[in-house]
Amino acid sequence: MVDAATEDAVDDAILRQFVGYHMRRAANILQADLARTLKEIDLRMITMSVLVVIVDNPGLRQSQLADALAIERPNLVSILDELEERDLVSRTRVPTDRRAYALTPTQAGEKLAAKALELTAEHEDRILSQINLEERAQLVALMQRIVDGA
Amino acid sequence: MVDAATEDAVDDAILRQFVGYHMRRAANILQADLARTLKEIDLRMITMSVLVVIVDNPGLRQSQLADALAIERPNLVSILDELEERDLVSRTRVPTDRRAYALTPTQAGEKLAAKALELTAEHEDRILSQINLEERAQLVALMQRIVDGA
DNA sequence: GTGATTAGGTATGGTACATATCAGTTCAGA
DNA sequence: TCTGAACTGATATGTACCATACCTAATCAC
Repeated sequence: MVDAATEDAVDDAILRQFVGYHMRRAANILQADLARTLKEIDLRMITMSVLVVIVDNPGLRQSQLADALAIERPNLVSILDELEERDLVSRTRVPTDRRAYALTPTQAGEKLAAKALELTAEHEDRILSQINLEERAQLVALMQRIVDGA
Repeated sequence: MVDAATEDAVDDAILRQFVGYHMRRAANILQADLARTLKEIDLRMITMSVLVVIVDNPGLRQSQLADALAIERPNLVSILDELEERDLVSRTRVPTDRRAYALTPTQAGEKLAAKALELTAEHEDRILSQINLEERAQLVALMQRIVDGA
């Protein structure tokens, strides 16, 4: 009998037949590097996403934001609390619907969002340096098909 | 001023420029479907991975397994406890090193691992039905390059 | 033989994410 | 117009996952 501990190298070959296994590993690498990159401006990935979408969609409501980013509403609250506390975003009552808040970025928020996009672009250029633009487009197109199929 | 809440559709267009955003969404979809699939045989993704690697590398030690799957040793303990409790895997002392355990699958473990691989393959065929084999190979090759570059 | 290292395990904490529920507000239909 | 359903944001809570620090027993290096 083959004894892995002594005769063979232990490996994950059996799992490498699956696309999902490779995708999870690649996604983990991207995520770890982006998290490290955004630490420089004291943002987490999720707070960065929220800030950037608010800057790109000023005046949107929390529920719209939650839908756009597929975040549960309760989890959005503390994220916005933090962004508001840091004067990057403001919650202002919507006159026509007193239940809702309109989310708008402050000037500091717009500035930090621009910096965050810049850092994220640099991060991707770094991590994806071995993959040219055409290949990146292929990659995105294939993943988009997975998302669309679901 | 454009008001997103009333005039425009709120979207995540600003984030779609990034490969990582698409990858994370695609990976989440794969993960959710696989988790649902494996529930049928009462395995989580991580326990399935551990079981399958043990079947493919009988006799390996816990630290080798942890290295192969990039799992921290403490987190492996409860996973193996569960697999042992369910009589899918056995921990047996290594005679030449009484600190170590050799991990071997039971017959039931081998059988369940085969079933798990079958279910996982079905899951991928389902989720990736819009992507042919050549494209899947491209996808894997590109993600492999990301992993190798890190 | 003594100190450093290793294997497995324990305890603990942080992060992310989901559900159930609530108060206040708005809306639709009787 | 009134009443019940639905919606908005918030709160409380639970779970899954992953990482660090530390412990013991055993082994290894010198």
